[in-house]
Amino acid sequence: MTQVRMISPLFDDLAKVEHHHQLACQSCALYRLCLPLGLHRDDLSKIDQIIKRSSGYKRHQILFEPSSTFKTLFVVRSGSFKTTISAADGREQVTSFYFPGEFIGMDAIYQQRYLSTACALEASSVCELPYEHLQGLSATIPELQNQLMTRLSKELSSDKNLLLSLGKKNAQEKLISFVLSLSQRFSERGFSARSFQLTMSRGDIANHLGLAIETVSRLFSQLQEQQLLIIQGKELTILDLPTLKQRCG
Amino acid sequence: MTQVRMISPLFDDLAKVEHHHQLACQSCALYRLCLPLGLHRDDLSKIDQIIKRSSGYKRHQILFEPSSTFKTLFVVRSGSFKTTISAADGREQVTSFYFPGEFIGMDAIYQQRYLSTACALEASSVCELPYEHLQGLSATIPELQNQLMTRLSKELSSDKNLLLSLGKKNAQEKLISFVLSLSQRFSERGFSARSFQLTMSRGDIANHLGLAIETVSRLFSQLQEQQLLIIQGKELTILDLPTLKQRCG
DNA sequence: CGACCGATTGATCTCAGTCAAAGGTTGTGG
DNA sequence: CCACAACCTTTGACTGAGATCAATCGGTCG
Repeated sequence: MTQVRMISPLFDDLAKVEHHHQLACQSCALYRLCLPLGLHRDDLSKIDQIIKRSSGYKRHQILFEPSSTFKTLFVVRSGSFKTTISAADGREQVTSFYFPGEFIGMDAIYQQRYLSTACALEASSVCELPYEHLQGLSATIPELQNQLMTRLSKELSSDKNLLLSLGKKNAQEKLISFVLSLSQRFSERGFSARSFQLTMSRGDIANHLGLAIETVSRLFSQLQEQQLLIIQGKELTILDLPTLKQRCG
Repeated sequence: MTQVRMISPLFDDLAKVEHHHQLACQSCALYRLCLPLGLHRDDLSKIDQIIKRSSGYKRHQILFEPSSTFKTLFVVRSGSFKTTISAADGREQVTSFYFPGEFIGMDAIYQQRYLSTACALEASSVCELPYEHLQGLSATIPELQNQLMTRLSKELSSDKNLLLSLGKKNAQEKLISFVLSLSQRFSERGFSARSFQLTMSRGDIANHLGLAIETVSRLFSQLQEQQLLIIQGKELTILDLPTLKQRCG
């Protein structure tokens, strides 16, 4: 068993450029998915100037937590993250997963402090968008302001869909909805919609969906028996998309 | 039983001005809670010009639904609303309740179409904010843009908290969290934090919290037996705030 | 190699859902 | 103004989906 290296970091190609900290947005592989979309060339260079390309984060490393002071929004550059919020007694809810091109920390704008914890699921990197500068810039770049509102609104939409899952779906429907939403996001990023790596643990998935780990595990096995998908460790392959779509509630 | 009129519309005083459709924001009773907060006087008058004060909505009347075309955001002027989203098979999730000064429809900005249905819980009225105009104005009024982002972010925050409730709390904790969050919102609006009317039905509450109606009903009875609150029809009075806070998870 | 952590599978238990019936409230039309 | 109908809420009895407890397996790393 020497060909073990099956769990490669997500978006490996992108990870490779992470050392070029000053890589301009225009040359970034994420260009089409990221903030700059639709911005004019000279506006883009203004943004380029305020963006800080951060060094990498290791698996399980914290990006921010409620005690951190809010100064920036983050865009995932490579890898993936989860955010969690905590109840008073320490129980945690995984509220979202974030992939390249997605914004983290937007719920901190109100009250100017993070209310969640963001944690890397694998070796990852981000761009930092200092919020004050962003505010300043968007006063003169309407399209930037537009982008920000759209991002916020998009996250709102996906949270509402998750509310529907948590509130009204049974365990199988929850898991299938989750798998299909991952599939779509990978596909939007130019990766296979049919076969991909789950960068999060079964525990993260279970928590996110309001289920027990054991339930998630059993459901995956069950869906595999029914020839709807193949799950081997972290590698997931969708076999029967139509049936899955019809069972996601 | 002639003194039956106990369920007065929420924010009755505000409802009375609803006929003055052209009432300027500056004179509006909601001034301190609403969009204009922090805006300069002359900016405010610009906004005044694009706002349309709508006529009233009756109980159960639809404000918008997914088939409506997205043109405006709404601010509740008087009364209250709920929004719901639907699964493919018709199951519905009540995603939020909205009270005076709160924005409805922000999840529609992304994709420029409503994905939820908004429905009046009682006789209510709204102000309409044409989104295109709002975008135009906020290019020249940074503080307006700021307000919009903050509103979006605030809704995001409260959705994340609801995710925590739905995902990790038991039935009693869900209901108590809900009651306390209502209490706080009423208090922010200058009403009693201790005693208020539930404008939504038991069914709406149950649906919102991912519970059965019967469970909500039983829990209210149980909390009443334990002298933590009094619930008579739609009227709720909090008796023991500290204990409730400590049991909300 | 052995230890540890994560995932799987099985057995049992429990919280909240469902079903059922009765009691209240609201609204309508005569 | 009253009577009836429709709907909402409450309460009780039973059930079941998924949690919890427990044991095993497997991969990874020192």
